[in-house]
Amino acid sequence: MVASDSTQLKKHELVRQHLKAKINQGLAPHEKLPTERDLAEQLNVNRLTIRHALGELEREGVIYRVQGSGTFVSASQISKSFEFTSFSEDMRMRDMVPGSLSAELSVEAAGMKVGYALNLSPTTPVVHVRRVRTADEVPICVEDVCIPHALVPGLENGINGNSLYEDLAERFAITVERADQTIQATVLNESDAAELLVPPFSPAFHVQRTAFDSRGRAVEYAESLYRGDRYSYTVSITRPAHLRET
Amino acid sequence: MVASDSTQLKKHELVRQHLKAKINQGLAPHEKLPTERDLAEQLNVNRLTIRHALGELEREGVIYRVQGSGTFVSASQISKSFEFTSFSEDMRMRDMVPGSLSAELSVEAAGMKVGYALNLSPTTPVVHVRRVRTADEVPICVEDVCIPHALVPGLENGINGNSLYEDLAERFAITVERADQTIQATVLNESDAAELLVPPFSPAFHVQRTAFDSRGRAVEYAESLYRGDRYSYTVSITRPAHLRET
DNA sequence: TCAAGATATTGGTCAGTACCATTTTGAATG
DNA sequence: CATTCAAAATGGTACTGACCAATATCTTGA
Repeated sequence: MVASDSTQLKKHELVRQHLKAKINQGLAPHEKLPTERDLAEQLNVNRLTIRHALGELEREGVIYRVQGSGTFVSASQISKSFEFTSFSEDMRMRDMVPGSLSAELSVEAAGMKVGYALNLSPTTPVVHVRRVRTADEVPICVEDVCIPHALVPGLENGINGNSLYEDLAERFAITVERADQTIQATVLNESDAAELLVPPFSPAFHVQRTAFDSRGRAVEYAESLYRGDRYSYTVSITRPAHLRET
Repeated sequence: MVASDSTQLKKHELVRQHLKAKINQGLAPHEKLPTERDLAEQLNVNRLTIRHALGELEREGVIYRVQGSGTFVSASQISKSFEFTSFSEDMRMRDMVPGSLSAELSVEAAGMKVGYALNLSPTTPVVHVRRVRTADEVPICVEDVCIPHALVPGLENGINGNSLYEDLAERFAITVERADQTIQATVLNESDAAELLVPPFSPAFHVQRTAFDSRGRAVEYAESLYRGDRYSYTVSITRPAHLRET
């Protein structure tokens, strides 16, 4: 086989998409998929490649496998994962239009809290972005984001679109890959409530996030307050293997 | 090598535990692990087995990999994953002693909401368990759990220990594997606040969970109210590959 | 007819090998 | 000395083949 064939994508990715489309179109929950060996023959790839693709789908919660029996379509497909998205992406997935009411940009010293989170000295300059985020024009959260100034020189002069992460990727080649996130339940004080157009002491999520790029560098510390009446947090979670015995 | 050697566990599981122990003991964040080829030689297993183990650790957030560069220990080990634990396991991980103040057990019709969540007819009987859960004797949440009666006959006569999941596993051979969970911010009404020993209108998490066993059957629907002042939710999340381009 | 055991099916594990893509390193070059 | 480019190192993908473990199915015998 020639080296430069038409496949630009990985085979296991093609297989995964093929199967996912097949499932979303015509397969009922608990319906059985072809065996791994059959799939390998049908699609002209190795069985390990099939297994790779099936493994991904299993992690996404799309299928489940029973040894000796077969591979089946999962019952619930509500929310497929533990994945991490920016506000804009999150809202688009919910079929709403993301936006920002205002954006305050400044360069300031990191200070203790942000410095600790980003592993910087407290005097290191960071770009501070404060925004009220909206979905379909309705205020959803107030967001304070801090990014080391050295990583994003010039960002303080203006951000392009709505999505800060797209800006980071396109202008500064920073790829956010992982984040540690802590969520607390709280109630809003007067000023935050006013910005979100709800009564004081309304329930809210307080979210603290430290995001890391593909090299493991801490690139962003963000604190957000989400309106409890307009925002809920849905995840699909798996149980760690070591707790499943007996 | 003889077939029935001492290895009762899978090799990739042994490798995973070996590496995890090594990391937890002596390796600093961002420190480099040996190359996959070196590990394969050192541990006398195939590189594929090493990759399997490293893949698990990557999903757990313990390590990250950079093509062409190497494999490294993750920076933050706060909470290693999007993993899913019972209340008891959750509290034990936080080094607190889980308990229950009271337990009300009953068998009743599922009703609309629970029936929908568990994919049952509204008249199907379910076992209903209501408990106030404590950590170090402090009330943390009120929990309402519903399980199809057919799956757990006799459970209504009493649960054994504190952990319902351990009961399910030991007495009924039900292995909970996945769950869909929705979290909302709210404030407590008078009666819930009284049970949790906090003032009315205190902030709280409202958590709805539908859990599935290894066959994909919905086996549990739970609604819980967590005290916002004593409980925070920390996760390590990853960014989906298809959003990382550019 | 039903139960027990043998057989086939199916996913799970693992060794071996080859080559590709990205990153790092270092030598060659201006 | 800085830049550029080639080579090495390293993780990523893929194929082959074999055997194991759990499950399903068929066969056999009571």
